[in-house]
Amino acid sequence: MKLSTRARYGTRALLDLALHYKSGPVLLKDVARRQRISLSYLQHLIAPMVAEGIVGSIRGVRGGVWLAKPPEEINLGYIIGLLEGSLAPAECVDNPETCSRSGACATQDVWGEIKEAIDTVLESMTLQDLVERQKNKSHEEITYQI
Amino acid sequence: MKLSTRARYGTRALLDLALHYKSGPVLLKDVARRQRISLSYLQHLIAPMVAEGIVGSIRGVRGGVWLAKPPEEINLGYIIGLLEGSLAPAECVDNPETCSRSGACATQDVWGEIKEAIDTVLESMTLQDLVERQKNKSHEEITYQI
DNA sequence: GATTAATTGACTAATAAAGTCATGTATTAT
DNA sequence: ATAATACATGACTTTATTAGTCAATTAATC
Ligand code: FES
Ligand code: FES
Repeated sequence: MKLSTRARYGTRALLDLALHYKSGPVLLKDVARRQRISLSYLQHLIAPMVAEGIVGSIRGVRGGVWLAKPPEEINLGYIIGLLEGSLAPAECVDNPETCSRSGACATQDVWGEIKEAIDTVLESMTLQDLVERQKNKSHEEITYQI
Repeated sequence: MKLSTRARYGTRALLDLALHYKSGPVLLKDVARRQRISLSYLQHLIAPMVAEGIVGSIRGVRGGVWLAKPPEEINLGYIIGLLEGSLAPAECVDNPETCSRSGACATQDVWGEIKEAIDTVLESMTLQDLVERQKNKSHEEITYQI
């Protein structure tokens, strides 16, 4: 029951962009380096975001990518939805017909509740919240080094 | 981010046993038929439960398996833990050292919160709760057929 | 001792995820 | 123009994990 690396990397990449919000285009190569993701893989992760319009991009010299929406307007549920699809722990939560005993299956309810619980967490948090947490962390890290 | 069939089948199998609690040994073959799981697969799922002592078993004629603890004392978190291990959506939640940027990674916190949310749902529910839900469902199903 | 049913181990198949590589297209600078 | 840069796209390979099967074994009953 692990999140795909796709979702984890993608989220980290977006957080990286959020940390550079309104600073002009950043190179995907730099995001890849900072987040320790291979560039070619990252290119595939970022593509759907660009298509969706939450990431802007421009090619060529002085090109790059950037967050196209305010971080406080992007909630994590939406991001994970794009990167990974539904977080239902069983297919039958979203498509009851895929489970033979659906309709008289008590466990289905439980899987549904889990999905709801996950969604609640993710929908209550925006990229901006992550940015703030990240800034605190980085600060702590520096302070501790004294 | 799907639960393994191992965990889903295993939970259903235990619910089946819970529905037959205190009715003597039931044949694994019958559980398999009712729950539409292949017998050979189910045998592998039930083994760790027997080892753990929450399922009793006896071989040979008139043998079978049964729930060895009261359903209200078995919570789902425990079951899923046995069948699938931790429900942390990222390895670094349980083992921070597996993620290179751990310690200064804001997303790790989010994955942690998701784990907590899932565990809360599962730990608040026992097999007995499932039994009651299941009985309601079956009843509804019959009623609706009138 | 014949039959039944759980136990165990080894093995195969199927699926999906992760990652790479090569090619194409748009943009800018000279 | 054209060379250089950087995103875009598609095809492909590798890897890992899960799911599932089969066969042999052990224990209990009749
Ligand atoms: S209906 Fe899908 S697990 Fe029961
Ligand atoms: S530390 Fe594991 S996702 Fe960041």
